[in-house]
Amino acid sequence: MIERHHLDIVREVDRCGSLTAAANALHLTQSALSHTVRKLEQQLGTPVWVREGRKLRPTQSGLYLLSLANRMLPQFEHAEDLVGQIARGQRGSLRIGMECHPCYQWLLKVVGPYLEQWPGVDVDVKQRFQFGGIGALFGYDIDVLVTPDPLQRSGLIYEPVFDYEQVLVVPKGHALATKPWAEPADLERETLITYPVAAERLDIYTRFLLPAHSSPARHKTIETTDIMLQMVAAGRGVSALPRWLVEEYAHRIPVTPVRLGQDGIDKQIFLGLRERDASVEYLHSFMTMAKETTWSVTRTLP
Amino acid sequence: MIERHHLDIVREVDRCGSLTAAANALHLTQSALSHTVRKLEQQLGTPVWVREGRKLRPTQSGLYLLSLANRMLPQFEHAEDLVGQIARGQRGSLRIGMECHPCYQWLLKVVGPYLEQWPGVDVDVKQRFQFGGIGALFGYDIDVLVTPDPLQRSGLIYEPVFDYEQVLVVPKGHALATKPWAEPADLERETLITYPVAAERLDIYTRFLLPAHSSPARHKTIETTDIMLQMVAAGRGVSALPRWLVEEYAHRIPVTPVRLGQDGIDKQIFLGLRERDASVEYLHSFMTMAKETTWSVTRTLP
DNA sequence: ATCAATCAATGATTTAAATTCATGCGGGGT
DNA sequence: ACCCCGCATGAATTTAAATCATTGATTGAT
Repeated sequence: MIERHHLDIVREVDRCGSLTAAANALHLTQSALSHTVRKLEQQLGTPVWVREGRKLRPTQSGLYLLSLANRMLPQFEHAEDLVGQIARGQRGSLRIGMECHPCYQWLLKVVGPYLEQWPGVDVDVKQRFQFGGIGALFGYDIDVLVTPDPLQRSGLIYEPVFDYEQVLVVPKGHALATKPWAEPADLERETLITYPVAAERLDIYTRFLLPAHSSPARHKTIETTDIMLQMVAAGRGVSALPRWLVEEYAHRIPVTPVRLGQDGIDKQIFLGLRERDASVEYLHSFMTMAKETTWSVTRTLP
Repeated sequence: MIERHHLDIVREVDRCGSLTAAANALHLTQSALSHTVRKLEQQLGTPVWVREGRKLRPTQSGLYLLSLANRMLPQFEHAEDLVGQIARGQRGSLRIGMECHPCYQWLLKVVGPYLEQWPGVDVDVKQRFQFGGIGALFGYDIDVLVTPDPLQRSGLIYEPVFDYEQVLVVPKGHALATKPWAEPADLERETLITYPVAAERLDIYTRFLLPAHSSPARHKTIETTDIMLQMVAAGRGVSALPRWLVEEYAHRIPVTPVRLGQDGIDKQIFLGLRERDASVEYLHSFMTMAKETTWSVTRTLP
C-alpha cells in the first residue's frame, strides 16, 4: 500500500537531493527514513532510487511516484485546508427551503450580499417538499426554512425575521382602490389569483374569507409573482401579497394595495433551522443578514 | 493529517452504511474503527458523521471527504498497479540513443512491432549527446545506444545486432557505377556528401580515404538520408551508406551502390546498455527484437 | 412494555509498527 | 591516506494501532 507518507518522502527526497536532508526536513532521523524506504521498496518489488555512490537517482518507479506525489499531495493539503474551513463554519452549503412564495423576492435581496460575504458557501433554494418544510429540515434536505408557520418541534429553533402586512392587490382605478379597506363580501364578484398552494396556507382564505363564510367568484393559480401582478393590472382578477412587495412593483405595474379588513392582516416570517446547526457560523450569519436586509426591504417606500 | 487509511474508512462506511460493517470489510474490529474515527474527527476539528441513533449521517466534512476518497483512492490503486508493471519490467520508457545516422531507417522497422508488443513502454529516440553516446548511457539520458563503436566500459554491455557493408552511392549511369569497386583516387574529383558528424566518425574517411591519403574535391553535409540520396541521384555528389539501405532506395531513386575498395568496408552495429538494466524485461526484449528485425531488413533484397 | 439484537463508545491490554540509538560500511574530496 | 558525509543495519525503545471486554443506547419484534 502506497501511503501518503511515502509520497511525502518521495517529494522531499527529490527536493532535498539526499535521504539525510529529506529526513531532517520531515523531522525524522536518517535511520527512520532508511527503514521506511527499504520497506516501501520491497513492498513495491522495485527500487525507487538507484544508489550510485552517495547519490540517489530515481528509477522509473521513482519518477512515477514523484509525479504521483506532485499530483496527490497538493490535493491532500487542499483538502485539509477546506475541511478546516468547514470546521470553522466558513464553508459549506446552505440549502434554503421556502414555504412563503412572495418571500422569494425578499430572499433574492438577502442572498446577493450573503454570497459576497461568504464566498465559501454555496446557496440553493428549494420550494417543494415531500413532507413539508419541517420534514425537509429534519431530513436534511434543507438547512434553513423560510416560513410563516413556526411549528415548534424539539430540535428546531425559529427566529422572526420580518413583519409585514398582507394586502389585497387590485388594478389601479378599481372600485376597491379608493376604499380604506376591503370587506370579504367585496371579493364575491372577483376572481382571486393565488400561488398554487393549498387553501389552508393562504391567509386570505384562513384569516379573511373563511371567517366571514365568503368566497371569490373564481379562483385561479399562477406560479410567478410577476405574471400574477400583470394579470391583476390587466383586470383579470385580484390577489393578496405583502404590502412592501406591491409597493415595489407599483412603479412599473399599475396596481394598488388595499387593506384586508379594518385591521389588516399582519404576518410574520420566521427562519427555522436545526438546533444543532445553530452554532454553525455561516448559518448564524445568514440569520443576522436576513434580519438586516429586512429593514431596508420593508422600508424601501414610506 | 488526512491519511489514505482515513479515506478508505470514509468510502467503506459510505458503502456499508455502518461502522461495524465497514470494520469487517476493512478487516478491522469495530473498536479499532471507532478509535480511529474519533481520533480523525478531533484532529479535523469537526465530526465526519452525525450520530442519529444508530445511524450515521455524513456532515459537510464527511461528504467532502467522501468525494475526496472517491477521487483519490482510484488514483492510489492505479498507481500501485502501474508500479507493479514497472517492477515486472512490463512498463517503462525506452530512450534510444543513435550514433549511427543511417540506422534510423532500420530503427523504424524495429520500433513499430516493439510498440505493439510492449504497449506499456514509451519509446523516444535521441541523436545528439553532449558527452557522447556512452556518456548519455552513464548519465541516464538514454537507456540503449545504437552504435558502431562498442567502447568497452565497466558497467556497460554490448550486443551486436547486425552486420552490413558500407558502400559508395553514385548516380545511376555514373562512371563508377559499372566498376566492380571504387578506389580512393576515384573520389578526388567528386563531391562527397555525408551526415554532419566529425570526420573521425565517418568510415569513408577513416577506413578508405585517409589510409590512401586521398580526399574528395568537396565535402557537403546533409541531415537526412532521403535528401542525401536525391542529391546523389541529381549528380551533385556521391555518398557512403549501408548497402541494404541503398538497395532499398534504389527502387525509387536512381542510385547505385559501389564497393569501397577491393574488399569492401564491413561494419557492425551494436546495441549497448547499462549492465544493471540487462535484466529489465522490456529492454531485453528490445535487444531480441532488434536482432530478429535485422534478419528481415538486411535480406529484403538478394 | 419488555426483550433480544445490534451498533457505537470506551478503557485496559496486547500487538505491531515506527522511530531512535549506536554502529558499520563505502565513496569522494582534500 | 585520511576524514567527512551519506546510506544501511540491528537492537532497543517509543509510539501508535488493534484487540478484548464491557457498557449504554437504539431498534425491531414479541
